[in-house]
Amino acid sequence: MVTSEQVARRAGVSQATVSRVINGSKYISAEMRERVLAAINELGYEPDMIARNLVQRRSRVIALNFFATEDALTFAKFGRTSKYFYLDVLKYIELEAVSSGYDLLMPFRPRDVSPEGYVRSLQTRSVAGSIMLVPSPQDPRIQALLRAELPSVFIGSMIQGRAATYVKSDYIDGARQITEHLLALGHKRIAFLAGSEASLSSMERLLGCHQALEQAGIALDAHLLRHSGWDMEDAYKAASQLLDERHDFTAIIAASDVMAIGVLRALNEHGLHVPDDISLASFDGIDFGEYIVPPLTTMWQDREAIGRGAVQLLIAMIEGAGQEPPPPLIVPTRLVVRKSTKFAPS
Amino acid sequence: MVTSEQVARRAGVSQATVSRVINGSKYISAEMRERVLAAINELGYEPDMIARNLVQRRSRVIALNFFATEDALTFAKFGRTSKYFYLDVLKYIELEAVSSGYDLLMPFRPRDVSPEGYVRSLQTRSVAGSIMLVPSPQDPRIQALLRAELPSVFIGSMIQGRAATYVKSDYIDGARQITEHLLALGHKRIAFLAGSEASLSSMERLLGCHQALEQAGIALDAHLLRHSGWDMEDAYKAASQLLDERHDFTAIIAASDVMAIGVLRALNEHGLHVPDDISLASFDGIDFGEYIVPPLTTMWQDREAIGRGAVQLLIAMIEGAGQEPPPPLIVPTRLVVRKSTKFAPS
DNA sequence: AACTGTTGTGAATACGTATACAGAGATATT
DNA sequence: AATATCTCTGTATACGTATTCACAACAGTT
Repeated sequence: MVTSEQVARRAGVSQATVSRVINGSKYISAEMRERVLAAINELGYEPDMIARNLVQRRSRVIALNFFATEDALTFAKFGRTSKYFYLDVLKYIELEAVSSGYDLLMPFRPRDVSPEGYVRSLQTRSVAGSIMLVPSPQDPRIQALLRAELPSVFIGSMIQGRAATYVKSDYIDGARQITEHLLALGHKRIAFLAGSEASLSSMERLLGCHQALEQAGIALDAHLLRHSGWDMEDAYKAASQLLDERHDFTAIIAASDVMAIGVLRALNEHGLHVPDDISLASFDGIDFGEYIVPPLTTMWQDREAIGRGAVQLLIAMIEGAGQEPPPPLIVPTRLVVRKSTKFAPS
Repeated sequence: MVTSEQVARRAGVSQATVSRVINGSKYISAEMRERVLAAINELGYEPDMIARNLVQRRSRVIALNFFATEDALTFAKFGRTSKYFYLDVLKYIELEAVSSGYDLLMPFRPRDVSPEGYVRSLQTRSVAGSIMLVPSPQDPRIQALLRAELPSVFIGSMIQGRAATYVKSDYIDGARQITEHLLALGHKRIAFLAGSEASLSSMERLLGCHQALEQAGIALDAHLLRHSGWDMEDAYKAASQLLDERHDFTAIIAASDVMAIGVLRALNEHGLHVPDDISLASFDGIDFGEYIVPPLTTMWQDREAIGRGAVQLLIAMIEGAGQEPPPPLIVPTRLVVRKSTKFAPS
């Protein structure tokens, strides 16, 4: 590997001068700059990031973690659940990070590490900041991260700190929109298949649904509200059970498109046809939803705004160190009406 | 951040001794080791990776790149195409890397970088090796990578070098299996919807299909062979066109499950029912295939073997530097029969 | 002519670690 | 008893960069 020392010798200057040219110091004569740049080109020099990080004690590296479960792995924890959604978010995180000159790191974390150890492992890698996907606010590692004031952006969880903020979709408004859509189609008895009870996105979706119903003067029948896991399989089972017990409802809202696929299967097995017999709506807007039969009416989440927004907020914190963290970014959602919802049968 | 120097002072030893304890040197007395470990614990010391990388000129970091198109981004280039498949591979890459003590890095690559510049950007980050997903063998950056002899594993492309090997599914055998499955069900006129012509996996699948037909004494009707993009949309269009022209075939093989979804839609629109009117089989084994109606018969690829295998081969090369690279890993595939294939109508 | 301020450069140092080298003490070998 | 070998530890150095410090040259001001 060619070093700045070698460039300096070639150009007949000192190593410090090379460094200054690289970093665009203004106290440098045009002639020197020429000589050094020529030598850099001839030798194909590129500054060593590791040495630079060591001396500067900072880097342009963003750590990335998926935090839904106790193991802090990124890809590993994408079950069937929401991988189809979060993969798109990751795509825009990468695009934005890379175009801003940052590397993305998925750091090794030794087993049985303490919360402090987790944070130290980030610090010893000189990461500039971290992006966490749907962490639990109670996670002790998150608490340690906040204490250490390592710049962080949380996606899908409402966590804030002195160097931390968050990004999420406006689930409440989205759920309100989709419920209003069904109400406008004349549906009065609407079932709701929510995700796991502990989850923020599930609860907010439920809340928005409640609000819309209330405004329409309709009470949500507690027996039409079911919770299940985020899986197709879980949703399939929960929907089957609901249908075994009763089917006096004309529409059902599933908390995600993936769950809607399980619901669809359960409806099929019960001889119910979507949308003629029953309307089905869900959340996320994954691309399969457009292609299955019938194409799903869904509340579309703006992955690009979420992913790019997270990176932009993080970089703002990194580069404006010490200042107030930016306010959370709440991304609007959009109702996409396809073929799975229809006027209520009279 | 606490340094080895501070640990040394606390334990009343030299910094070198601390370093030796950390790295498990054998020339160290039990008593010293005790003292140092105690101090490490009290102070919560963790060695600085950046400094360590600098002095050792190597790291435990694996670079990860998705190389299907000219831009070398990882997530960014997952179109609708095969993201559902490669995401699973990434999951196992991460699991294996992390449990082996390696970080995963998606490095920033400046625009308009030369092939050599690309390799240098990896070197200046002290990456120990790289894993490339479906790169093109002609890509000049791949050639530069091979020349630099940075340990590399290629997934889905047959590229080898003095420090490079590859991992892929046995597409040929898989295609043979699935074709034989259809032949055994009595199908004689089988259409084949291949992926893009330039792609290795598409060509191998086609080859295996050919071989099985030949063995059965059946020639593949050139008009029943179509190429399309890997997308649902592309496959939908290609299948629609094929069906507009003729439908004297009783089975169709799509080059991926994602494409099969598009084909399914085209068949539906032509009033053809799967599997009663026509059998449909495909490749990959993505999880949606199990849930759609009808569940897809598919050639399942072993993502775990591919992902973990790639990391293991890479680490073997990294740690056995200078030796011969390990031979390529060809992962067997498995036929999963579900509901989309059935006896040919007589 | 003496001072100040500005601009440009090189020498020296620091970042935190691993390791080569040297030396001391203990043990084994002759 | 002398020497060679082994075990342990500390001192010093190197990795490649950014940056501080010192100093020189020069311009502008009194």
